[in-house]
Amino acid sequence: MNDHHPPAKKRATRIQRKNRQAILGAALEVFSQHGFRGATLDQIAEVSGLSKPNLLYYFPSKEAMHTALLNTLLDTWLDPLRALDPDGEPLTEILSYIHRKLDLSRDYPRESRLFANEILQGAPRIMDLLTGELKTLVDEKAAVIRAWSDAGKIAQTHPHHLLFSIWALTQHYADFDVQVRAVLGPDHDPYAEAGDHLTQLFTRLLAPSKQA
Amino acid sequence: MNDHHPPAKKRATRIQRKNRQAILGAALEVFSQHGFRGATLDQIAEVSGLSKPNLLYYFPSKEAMHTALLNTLLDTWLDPLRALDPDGEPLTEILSYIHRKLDLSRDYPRESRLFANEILQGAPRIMDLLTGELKTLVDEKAAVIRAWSDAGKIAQTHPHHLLFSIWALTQHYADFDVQVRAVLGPDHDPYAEAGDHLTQLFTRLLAPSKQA
DNA sequence: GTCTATAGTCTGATAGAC
DNA sequence: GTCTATCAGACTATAGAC
Repeated sequence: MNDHHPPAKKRATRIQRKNRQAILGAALEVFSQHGFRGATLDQIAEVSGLSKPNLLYYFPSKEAMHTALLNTLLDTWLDPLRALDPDGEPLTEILSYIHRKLDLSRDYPRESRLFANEILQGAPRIMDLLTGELKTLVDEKAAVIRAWSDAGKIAQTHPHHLLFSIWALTQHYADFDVQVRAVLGPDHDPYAEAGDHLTQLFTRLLAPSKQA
Repeated sequence: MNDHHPPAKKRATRIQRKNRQAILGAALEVFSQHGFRGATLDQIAEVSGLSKPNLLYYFPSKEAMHTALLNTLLDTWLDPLRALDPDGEPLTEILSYIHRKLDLSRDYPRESRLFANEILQGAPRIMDLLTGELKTLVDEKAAVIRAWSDAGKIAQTHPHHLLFSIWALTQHYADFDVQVRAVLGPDHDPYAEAGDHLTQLFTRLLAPSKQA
């Protein structure tokens, strides 16, 4: 019963934490670019600077690395939407949400691409979350937005598609980064320009109509 | 010199055309879901109903299948933007463009995901097209949009980011299809709702300000 | 804890019978 | 043209020395 392989969850040494982080960082790099099936342990080993068997000392399998990444990602991914305050000023709340999402794309583009890859592949590992936790959260916030519209504080929109629009527009700058930069050319700050553009776009969309 | 393997480009029989199409269809299915590296010839063979060696009778390599798909895709992918008419009515032209793009997402979602996969992977096979043909076309159409804005026919926007927004919003419904449907639940027609939503969004964004 | 060596499987591609 | 059989290399994962 010498079950010595898996590292103890508690009381990890400094080196263990450092190696775990190195592996997860390298795995994020490779998974986000090639997807789960396209990624190889050889690549992750090379990027992390560790040997291939050593990877499998810290994680029982390739799948386990991917799961670990997805879990930590999803934890923080929905925070901006959760923070949408029903008691706040409607337009301010929505614009804040948009900019928090855009900041996530700017600061964590690989995480965004990891998520995009998972969805493109049909979301085999997170379908439950999509139809469960995510749908519940979205339905709840959509109700908040609808209430704002009905009260005449913002224009009437389809709340679900408003949220889809925010996701699409903000994540695009991370997921299609190479295309954005290729088309813009040098001497551009995509995220700064996007921030202005999206503020303008949603301000005009949501301005309540004069016939209040 | 019995170079019998590659099928002659001209005068292909009916069966040859049918098999080629079956292979490309299967390859599109697999590549669009798993990306180039994640896709396997075994999968493509199974989906197409042909044997693995038979695949390689019609195409010299896995790479050749992928290239063939990308080329036919890119040919039609930019047509809607090319059709943007500088002499048309500005808002009508832009809304038509949006709906043509949305129709492409609805009718060719796998092609959209194939393109998304290629960009996510860093566009290794189409970087030249992005910085060349695509950038040229976008710069040209951005100038048209800027001229419309300067003439007061539509509101002032950042033309490049306006186009990015259109791409992001329309392609989102193909690329993130499973997420959209998971969140909406049944009894929804995502593309019909998206059509209305995007019309509203861009109509409000582009309405020229009163202070003409 | 980390390594070398390797087991066992899957991969893209080829050879050769029919 | 299409198949079975098969190659060499890459793949995930394990064994065992240190």
